[in-house]
Amino acid sequence: MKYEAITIKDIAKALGLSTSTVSRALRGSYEISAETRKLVLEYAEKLNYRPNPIALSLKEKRSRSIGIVVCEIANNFFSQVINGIESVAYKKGYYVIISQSHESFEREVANTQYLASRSVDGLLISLSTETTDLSHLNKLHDRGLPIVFFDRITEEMTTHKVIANNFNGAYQATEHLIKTGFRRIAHLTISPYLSITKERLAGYKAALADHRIPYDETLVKYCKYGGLFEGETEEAIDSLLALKKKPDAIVAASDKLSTGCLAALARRKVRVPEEMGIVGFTNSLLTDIFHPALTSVRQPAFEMGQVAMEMLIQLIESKHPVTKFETRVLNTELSVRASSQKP
Amino acid sequence: MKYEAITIKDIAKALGLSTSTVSRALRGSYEISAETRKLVLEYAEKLNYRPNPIALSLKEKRSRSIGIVVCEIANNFFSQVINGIESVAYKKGYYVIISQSHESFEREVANTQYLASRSVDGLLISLSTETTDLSHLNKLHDRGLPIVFFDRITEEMTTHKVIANNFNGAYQATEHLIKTGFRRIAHLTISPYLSITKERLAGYKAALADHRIPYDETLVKYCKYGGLFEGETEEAIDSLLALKKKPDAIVAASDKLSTGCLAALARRKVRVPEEMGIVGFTNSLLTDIFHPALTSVRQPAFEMGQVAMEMLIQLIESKHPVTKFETRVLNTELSVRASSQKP
DNA sequence: ATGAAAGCGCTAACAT
DNA sequence: ATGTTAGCGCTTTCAT
Repeated sequence: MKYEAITIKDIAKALGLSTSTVSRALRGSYEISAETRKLVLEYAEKLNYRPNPIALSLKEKRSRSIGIVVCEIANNFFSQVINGIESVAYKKGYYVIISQSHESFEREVANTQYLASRSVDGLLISLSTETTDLSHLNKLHDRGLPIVFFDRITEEMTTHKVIANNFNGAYQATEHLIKTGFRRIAHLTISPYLSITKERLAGYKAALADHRIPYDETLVKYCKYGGLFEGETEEAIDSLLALKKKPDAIVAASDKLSTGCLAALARRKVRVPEEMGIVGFTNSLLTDIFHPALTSVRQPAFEMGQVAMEMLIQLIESKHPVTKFETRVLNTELSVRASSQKP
Repeated sequence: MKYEAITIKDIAKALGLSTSTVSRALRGSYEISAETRKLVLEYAEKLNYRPNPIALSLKEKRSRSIGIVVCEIANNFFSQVINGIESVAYKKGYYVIISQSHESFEREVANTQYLASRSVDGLLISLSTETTDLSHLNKLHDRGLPIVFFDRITEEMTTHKVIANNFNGAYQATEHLIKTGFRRIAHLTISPYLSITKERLAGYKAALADHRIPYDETLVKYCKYGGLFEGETEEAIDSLLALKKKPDAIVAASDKLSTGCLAALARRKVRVPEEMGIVGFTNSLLTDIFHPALTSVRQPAFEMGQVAMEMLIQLIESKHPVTKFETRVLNTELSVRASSQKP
């Protein structure tokens, strides 16, 4: 019942050739006679021969597969990025292995290690919120494993990176609220160590400054796990609502935080936008059917995946060691909906 | 710069031992002297030796990794299933390779083939809507690859399966609408060939029958790709609204169809639930912030993943060929919200 | 208790 | 144009 996959050896034996001849014929080497080649090819076709990628990986130390590490796939932004990555990978003949860190540093290390030991040809990674130590990635990178960062990047490593224009996204979100008439704007964001947090916070601050609204530290709330865990967002919202000088609007810095914020306010019967304006960072396709429809900064997630994958392939396939690295910044887009309309 | 990973050979050379001794010491073989073992273990530890899983896979034809094939990860239901799978896999020391068919038969075949050739020890699969021919899976199964089906299963293969109680889910959804006072209930569903479609349709019909409401074929609309492509849902909604005798409620059979339905009706200014009641099948965590809040049948997705993985491990690790197979049916849960309230 | 050698499937340097 | 051989990292007979 358990029949084995057919190998080059089987073909060689059946055809009275050596394995190397078969191997060469299969790969279309010019030093094989047309006759033999045809013979081998046809026989292989007939038996539906498939080269064993494990053997290939062992031999060549490459696998034509790449690894992805994200915190969560149950996230509009990341699943769209992954689809972008896959679309390019598929075209170029690379397979994609997806893994999740669940925002845990330990899991991130385990996953990268596993992927590397599986001989992935390269790594696409968006860091977990817990990650501050980069030695696991540095080690692999030093060993020659191509790595491209996307979204949550690090200054500490020199390689290709792709991000959204988080500064601008947050700036526009904040400025939009200001122009609509909101004055006391809070910022609900992720771990302060993440690159995206810093970039978005800077955009938020810049917009306030440009409109002469003083920056008030108490209005910035960090959810270390970006709302991944129940209660994190609720707590942040509660502490905002408990302020003597309550905010009249919130800029929420991620998918989960945006929807979590909406849900938390609904539960507390805080009317949006009458009592609290909201602009979220989200790639949900459902912003229109939220209550209220959610004004949001959309990141070009699919495109980010495509660009990241293209960059990675460039690194993988480059004949010479790449020394010039680039950080691509993709534009975000603000869509105004009901949640930010001053009544 | 590009330093190679350390191998058993390096250790052997450094310690003046043979590779076989090192191998045995590493695996704790009883025929190795305590002294040598200690020596090897300590040296390996010091150099942070990690066995090369590719070499192991080639040798042992197993990899301690399993493959998942789903149509889309950008889907609440499936990403929750995957998290369930991972939670068990992680505990048991299995790695998980996720791949997407994007509802394409061709991609499903390519993915399963790839996973098999990567020596996954088993496969967890939910079929694409296009799949009717199962020979790609049958071939692998005959070869001895353990396979467990979840959610979208097939009658044609004998192995473990896990599904939600789709019949009951649809029955409850439909009955709930009837009891609330809706009379002309449409059913918006996926490809008629999918197991889940049949099961849900049967539940819908049974509820109608039990309440003496005649079954009207024109009220059942199939979206072949389950709303994956823009326009599919819109079209279905339009054709429902164009009926001489319009429905007054809809049971939507999937995540994408439920939200797509809500969005399409909003765009057409059809008020929910006043003009159209809705019950959806969805695992979204956002049902409360939809407008209106969506009454929904929730599937135990995480649990389904756990069960599927446990079943797969049982197949993988069983010493004897497994001959008794089981289909586990997990209960669904109906949460009533605004979208199904008769005004 | 340890080592030598074969083999997993494949490629490539080196014969012929 | 084709065959022989070695080797990728590891385990596992079979010797010793």
